Amino acid sequence: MPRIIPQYREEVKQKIVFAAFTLFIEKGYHGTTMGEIAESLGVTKPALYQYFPGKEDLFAAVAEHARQEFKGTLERAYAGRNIRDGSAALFDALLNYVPQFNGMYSEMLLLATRNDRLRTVLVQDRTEDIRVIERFISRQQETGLISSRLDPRVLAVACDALANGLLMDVLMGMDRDEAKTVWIAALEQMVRVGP
Amino acid sequence: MPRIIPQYREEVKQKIVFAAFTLFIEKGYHGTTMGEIAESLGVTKPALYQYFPGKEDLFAAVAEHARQEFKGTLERAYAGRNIRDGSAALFDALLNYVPQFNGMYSEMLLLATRNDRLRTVLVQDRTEDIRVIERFISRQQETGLISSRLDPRVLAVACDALANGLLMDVLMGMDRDEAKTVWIAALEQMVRVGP
Amino acid sequence: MPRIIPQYREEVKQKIVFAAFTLFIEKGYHGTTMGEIAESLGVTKPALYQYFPGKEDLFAAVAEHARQEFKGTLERAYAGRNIRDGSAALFDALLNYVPQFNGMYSEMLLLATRNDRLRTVLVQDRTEDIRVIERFISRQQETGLISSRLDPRVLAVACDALANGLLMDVLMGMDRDEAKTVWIAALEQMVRVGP
Amino acid sequence: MPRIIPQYREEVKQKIVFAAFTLFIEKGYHGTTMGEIAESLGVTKPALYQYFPGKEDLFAAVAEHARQEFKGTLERAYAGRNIRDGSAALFDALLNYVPQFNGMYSEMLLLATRNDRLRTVLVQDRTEDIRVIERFISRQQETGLISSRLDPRVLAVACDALANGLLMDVLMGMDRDEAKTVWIAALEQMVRVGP
DNA sequence: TATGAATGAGCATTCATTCAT
DNA sequence: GATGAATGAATGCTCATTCAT
Repeated sequence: MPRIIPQYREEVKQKIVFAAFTLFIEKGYHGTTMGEIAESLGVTKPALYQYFPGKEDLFAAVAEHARQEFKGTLERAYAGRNIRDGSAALFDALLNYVPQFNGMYSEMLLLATRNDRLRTVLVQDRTEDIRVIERFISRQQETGLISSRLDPRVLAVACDALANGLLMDVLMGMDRDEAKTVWIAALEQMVRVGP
Repeated sequence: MPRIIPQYREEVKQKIVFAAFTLFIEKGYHGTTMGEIAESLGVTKPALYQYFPGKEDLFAAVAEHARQEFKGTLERAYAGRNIRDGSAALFDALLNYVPQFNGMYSEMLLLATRNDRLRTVLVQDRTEDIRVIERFISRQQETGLISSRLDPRVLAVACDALANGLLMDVLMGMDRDEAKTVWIAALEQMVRVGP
Repeated sequence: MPRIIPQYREEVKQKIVFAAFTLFIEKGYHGTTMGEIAESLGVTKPALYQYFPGKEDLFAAVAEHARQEFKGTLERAYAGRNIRDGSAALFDALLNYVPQFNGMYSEMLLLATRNDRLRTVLVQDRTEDIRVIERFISRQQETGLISSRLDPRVLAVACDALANGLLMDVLMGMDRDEAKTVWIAALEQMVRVGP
Repeated sequence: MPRIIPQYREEVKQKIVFAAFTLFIEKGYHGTTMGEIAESLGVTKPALYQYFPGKEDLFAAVAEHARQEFKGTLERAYAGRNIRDGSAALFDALLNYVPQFNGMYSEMLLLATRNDRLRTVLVQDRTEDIRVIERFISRQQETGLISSRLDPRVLAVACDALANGLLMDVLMGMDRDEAKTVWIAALEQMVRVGP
């Protein structure tokens, strides 16, 4: 790794985050050691501490990184699609993350209770996700595809929660196809224009 | 053969489970040591190992215990109520668990990936929960309070997932009242008799 | 196990010794726990302590037991045989013990340094072994089968040491047949009537 | 990459091995803790684990070290001496090790049954010892000092076994002078040119 | 900047042994 | 005489973190 260039630092940090991300999702936070992360990068442990003050901070950065990945997914899924197709596409995309989220997502929550930075990240993430969905819903309501009787914010939160809940179900062994069926059905029921 | 009380052992086990439960939800699995559990019981570490072969096994037992607590909650909530009131009651009850579940629920998932017993417990739990909801829905469909057009199983899974998702939201800082509002609204939308 | 009969005690002790012997030779002293010994007898640990004040004492008793087994072997081997045949028979018999002695014999030595009773047993054993061999040699010298020029005691010690040394070699992987060949050849050379 | 001294590591390893050696021969393998070894070196336990992955591996290294010590002894003893004087010198040297080998030698055997590396070391050691003796005997046979009728290999194994056996006798309390007397006498008898 | 080495603190687990019953 | 339960004391080992270089 280089010696001088200052903005190179950010690049190295990203490399570390990525390596840590890979390991965290594979073996969980507690199951991953700083040594392993360093080794997977071909550096030594102290090198890590030059970029992150501690394991938790590295994890927070990893969470942010995970977030970026996810955010794109959400927007990509609905882009140019109606709510039905978009939701299906989204869910398919989400399911791809399931095997990874295995250990990480759950531990993020736990750590968030003690790590301010992580908690902030997580909360903001969810907030933003919901806003994206909300905007999408509002647009659909304008075109009449979603009953305008419904509060877009409420609906967005519900969708987000439903997706998360189903994802956890899959994580715990539910059949992916069933989860998807439920997702589509419940969504249709929730957004449908009705009496 | 025990000298006097054969079920004394079971009693002690329950005591240990309870103490461990309290600590696990407070500090998480990794954050809780066998020593702390023992100390909180006024015994020594080896005493614990007379009842549970290891920390993970104790945790699995704790998970089972948590499950029992929850199960009662679910049935009690809907007993003699319609779906609206029952759901509201349920959610209120669930929210009481949130501060506790903080650390535990998430770590259960992680450990479940490696601990067979724990995984089995978790899966069976969810399965049973869903069946309870499903039965309730079926009954409501018979009385016309829920559209019989909907598959009770699908609806049950959706409700379960939605509740779980919202609970995690609260866990991560969402306002409890908002969560409840969403829960009620989404549920009405999902079960409502409609076109 | 019975309650009253006093000399029954000795019988129980023997049972314990035998069970412990089996486990000690299989897994060594440190590798065997009091719990395993008790379990293999279908009793509980405290029961053992009613017969032996501690693990080391039990081990000493086991060593004595092992000794008895061995002593018979020695005498049986030479009974009615000349030194050549007797030695061959003895070595065959000894080799049968090798897989067992694996862990035990070596640990006996170590423990003997701290346990007086055990050390006494071991020393007496060797002393007696040597006396048996010595007597045998003397008798053979009288018949002229062994050079009377040799000190029977010295010869006996040498034979004993040689056998022990070869046994350890086998223990460490030497081919049994080679060990036997060496044993016979060396013995012939040592006892032969010569210039 | 080490900053300055690449072979520094090897140096430290040797220091650890030596400290461990001292403790192992004094208190045996099970009687010595990693903590004691570390303490005797003025370092902490984890430092040890930087050089040896575990206690058994450290022990194996110690065994190798012990071996080196011994090997030199063997060659030095016979160098420039005839078999009689060489053997006497060797035995004197060996006797010096006895108080040390007390605990260690025996436990080496036991551990060797489970530790591949250790077993390999031990076996190779014996093999090499025997080869050294064998070569010496062959040379002596050429000069007629040892009967060329005898198989050098067989004789070497016998000598090695005899020495080991006598050493164990001393270990168990035999008088050192008697052991030496036997050693010399038996050896003379074995190697002597005879009818 | 990065490294080799070291550390402090801890942690699950084991086991011989002892009570109260 | 025997048991279930409990204990005290270790023990090997791990890991995040920090220095000297």
